[in-house]
Amino acid sequence: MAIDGCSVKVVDADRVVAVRERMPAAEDLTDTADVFGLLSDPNRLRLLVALLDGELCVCDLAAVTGQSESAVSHALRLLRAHRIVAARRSGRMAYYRLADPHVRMLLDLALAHTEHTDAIHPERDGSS
Amino acid sequence: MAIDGCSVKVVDADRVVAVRERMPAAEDLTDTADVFGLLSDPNRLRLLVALLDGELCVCDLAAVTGQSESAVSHALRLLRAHRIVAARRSGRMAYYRLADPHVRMLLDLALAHTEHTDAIHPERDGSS
DNA sequence: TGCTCATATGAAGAGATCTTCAGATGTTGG
DNA sequence: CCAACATCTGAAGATCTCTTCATATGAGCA
Repeated sequence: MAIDGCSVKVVDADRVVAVRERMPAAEDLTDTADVFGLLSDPNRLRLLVALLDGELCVCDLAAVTGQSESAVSHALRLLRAHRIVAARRSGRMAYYRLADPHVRMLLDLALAHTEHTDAIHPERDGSS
Repeated sequence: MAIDGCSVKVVDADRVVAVRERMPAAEDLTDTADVFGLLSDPNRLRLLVALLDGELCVCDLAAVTGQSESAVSHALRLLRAHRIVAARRSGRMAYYRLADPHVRMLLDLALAHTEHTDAIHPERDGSS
């Protein structure tokens, strides 16, 4: 079988084939991209960071993160749909907690780095 | 100082204050969210995964990831602007490499997990 | 020099995403 | 049952993102 049906030129065909074979399944990649996407919104990120310490109810999450309760609810809905948070109900309150250890690790890793690295500054072109 | 000027009700005021104080600076959070955002596109993710093994030129990246060269160039431009990849020029070719060790760690962590975890997506059955 | 190749860029349309508003659901207590 | 409350949900509009097409830049070659 050929590398690809597409009419794309290739310089290092062996590398291309090798890398292609090491590439995770499309499914896994979209799942991973999905997870990153859920972490890519500052408000959602705030929610998750708030939950690192333990569960909180919706209104407290709204207070902590400075969002409307509706916005928080929408965000939690999304996160819940992806099993990243889980809800515990107590009467009319809903207490949310971080339910995905994998995401917790990603958060820990990402935050650890941003804390002592101001070097990720965007909006510049590396032309040198 | 009050918890907030907003008219949000609070259940556990102490927790709210404590979590608020542990919350990273808004700047750091947006930077982190930005990085996650860059990883949240399947095609960009494919490019970065391809680069985990070493540098590749634009056309080979296009071949590996199955995108148009223009799309690849646009994606690389974005990644380059955020210093996540760096370009080495050799004649008319441009060889890109992963330039951010944090991002490499995030990728390694994320991929390691998706390889033996099918538990993240809501509707999908794991066939491993 | 003029031509081709590899990459870069701009603009525009399609599609996704986020926030807000209004109202729905379900729970507690009188 | 009714009212107050916490949370959830749907719809709509504004904004952002991604892909594509067309073209620009700039290096190598005849």
